[in-house]
Amino acid sequence: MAEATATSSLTSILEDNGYRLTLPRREIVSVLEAKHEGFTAEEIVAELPGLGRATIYRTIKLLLEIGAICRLNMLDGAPRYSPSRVEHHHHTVCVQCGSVSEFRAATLERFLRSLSAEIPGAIVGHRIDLYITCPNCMQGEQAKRSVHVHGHGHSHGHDHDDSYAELVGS
Amino acid sequence: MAEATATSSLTSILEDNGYRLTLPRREIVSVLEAKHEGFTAEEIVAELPGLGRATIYRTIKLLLEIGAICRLNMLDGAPRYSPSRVEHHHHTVCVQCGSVSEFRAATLERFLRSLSAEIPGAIVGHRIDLYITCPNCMQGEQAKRSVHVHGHGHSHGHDHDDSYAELVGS
DNA sequence: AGATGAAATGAGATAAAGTATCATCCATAT
DNA sequence: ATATGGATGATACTTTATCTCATTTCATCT
Repeated sequence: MAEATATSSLTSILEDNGYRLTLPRREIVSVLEAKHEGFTAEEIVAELPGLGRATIYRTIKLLLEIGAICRLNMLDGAPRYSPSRVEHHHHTVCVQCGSVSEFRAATLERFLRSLSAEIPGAIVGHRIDLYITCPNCMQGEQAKRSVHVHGHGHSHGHDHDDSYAELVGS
Repeated sequence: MAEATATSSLTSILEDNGYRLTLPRREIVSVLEAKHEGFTAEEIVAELPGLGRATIYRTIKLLLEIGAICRLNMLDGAPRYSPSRVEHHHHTVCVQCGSVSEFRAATLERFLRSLSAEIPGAIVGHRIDLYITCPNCMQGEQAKRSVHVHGHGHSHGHDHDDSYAELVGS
């Protein structure tokens, strides 16, 4: 609600959660909000040389905990973060360029909840990531005259280009 | 009985992929297969003090690449691995005890594929993880008569109890 | 406005997870 | 039985992140 405030949404989220609005936090948040694409922690460290890395990691952790950003587990294990604009959502991650988008699918949610019956225990959360080749990168592929791969859902063979795609079959 | 082969399935997978069946690999694989629950790399390092850590990490990577095991991205970022018994599957991870199970849901798969229309680009893979409280831990909870849940009091001191549950809201 | 004190910060040590190097070893094909 | 290229292990290194604690800063209370 009320996203028309003069201050950024992330800062107001911090405020709303009772955290102090310090200068370092303002700086971090303002950098994060410029990056609608996702970022690594070290990227932020590099862009804000005036701040201690501990502060940056602490702030990222804080934002994660209050749900203001999401952690993305890339297929090779490299962690990235991305601000959440949509309340509850999932991600598409391009396996070529790494760009991240959010999506929602209400029916999918409903579907997931209906799984409860089949799953032992109580479902307390879920995560869905779709790994895609984004439209941009698809063009690139075609340009490369590729007669290449991904015909099937999960190819186990190793075709030896060490793109993310190798590791997709979870 | 179902597993009547003399050699384990993981060793034969290695063989099938043209990798040499060395003693270290046999040892690693035999430890992994005893752990149907998931494991960390360092756990294996600790259990096989005779082997170099590089060998263990290399073997885990190998098994990942040929799809014989899966990497699980825990909510706090700690990576775990788990042998894949079911061809294609997803995971439930208990946020209390960390135990991992596999599940399949054909209808869910179908559903996911139907998302293609709404997603820009080509879907090349997906990952679904359900975070649960397993039946075991639910008993424990009841024993503790826990009134504590998603109220999220967010105590501001750094008393960070680092249970997975804190981070669940993806 | 000024004092106050808990919350937040920063520097650097430490930890955890994993990779690189390279001399040596050994599994496999012949 | 031997050759040979893949595999190993010791160690150093990298990356990602956390801990410690003395100092500073912000929000609040006069």
